[in-house]
Amino acid sequence: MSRPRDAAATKAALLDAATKLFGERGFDRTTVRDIASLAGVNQALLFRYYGSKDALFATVLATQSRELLEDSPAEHLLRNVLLRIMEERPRPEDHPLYAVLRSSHHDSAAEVVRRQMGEEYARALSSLTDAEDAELRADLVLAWVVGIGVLRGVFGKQPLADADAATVTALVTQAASVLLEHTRLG
Amino acid sequence: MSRPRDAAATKAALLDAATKLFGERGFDRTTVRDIASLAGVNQALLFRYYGSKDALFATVLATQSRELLEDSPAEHLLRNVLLRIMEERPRPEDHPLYAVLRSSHHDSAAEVVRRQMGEEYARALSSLTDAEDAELRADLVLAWVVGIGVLRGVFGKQPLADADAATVTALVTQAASVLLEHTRLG
DNA sequence: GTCGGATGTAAGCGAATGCTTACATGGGGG
DNA sequence: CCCCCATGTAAGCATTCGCTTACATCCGAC
Repeated sequence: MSRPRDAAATKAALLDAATKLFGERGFDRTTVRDIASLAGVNQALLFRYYGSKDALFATVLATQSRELLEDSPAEHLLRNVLLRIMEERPRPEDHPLYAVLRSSHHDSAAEVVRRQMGEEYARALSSLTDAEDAELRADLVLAWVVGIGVLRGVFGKQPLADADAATVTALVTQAASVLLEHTRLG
Repeated sequence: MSRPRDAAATKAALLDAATKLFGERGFDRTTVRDIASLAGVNQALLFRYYGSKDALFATVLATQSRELLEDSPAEHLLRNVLLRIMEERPRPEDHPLYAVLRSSHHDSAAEVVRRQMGEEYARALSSLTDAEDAELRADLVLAWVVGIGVLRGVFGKQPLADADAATVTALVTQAASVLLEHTRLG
């Protein structure tokens, strides 16, 4: 049976709704009333449980950031992230990249979380090469993933938006391997 | 001497201010009061000369889009765009990419202009390879440029944000050439 | 010189937003 | 049983936003 008075469930519903809406519309164009409405609760509870819209946004990013990278060893991170971005056809906006990209946001804890998320990706990727500028190369590969996400999700650029996931993944990993592979003479 | 009553100069000042602020903050976080204030004119003139904030934004994008691609033949387009993004250290936000990237959303004519801008880049790039999926490859290269711009300008991701322009350009063009070069057996 | 339209200004309207407050209610422990 | 506090609600406050309106002022045509 449903439990109408359940703080934990209400908090979770707010977080889920916020995750979805921030991802779809970005920070500015998502209102606390929208979030509360989608969660089916009163908007005052958002402030009771999360303090502010900014703090809720930071929580969304922190939660998703923590869930990342757990499944993918570094060797397959690029491939897996690309496949996820390309394949989740109906709802690619669930990917945390979207919430971040759609919210150019300066102040608040979100800035820290956002940067930290990039750091985690880049650190994992940089382990794949022993070049001197490994971190710069990792940043460039991360930039590629981000750019593909933007062109697909934000611009809707064709033919990329509807391209076959395997084809795109193959092309990108092939080109990126120029930057990330270990020196063959090692 | 200055001409205090000069409609053309006022219009231009508003466009300049809007270009700068939209590029720095994006559409949502730029207010018409900010634009008018930076231009040194009354905000009512913004509506007299451009009709609405949306229309002004569309004008900004259309103006910058028209100025693009005029200097660069296709062979050097990637290189030149990369250098421009990487080198304009103090004010990279002048690049029209930034105004678009920071304003991911919204209907109106801006959507059309934004997509058209991507089309022009992609068409130029796709001429560089004779592969079957030339357009997809061009999209991927365009995505890379966009992603680098995002990581630099929006995220401020290090070490990319302060990396040497020539180094970045060399790495990217080298890897991208895997996608864009003509088949060697032709 | 003066009249009229082009240019610029001050003030504010209605709506939306983030957030707060005062109050209702229900369910578990004594 | 009943009381108390966690949970949920309704209403509104203060601010900001895009945009409008009513008015002042300057300059060129005649």
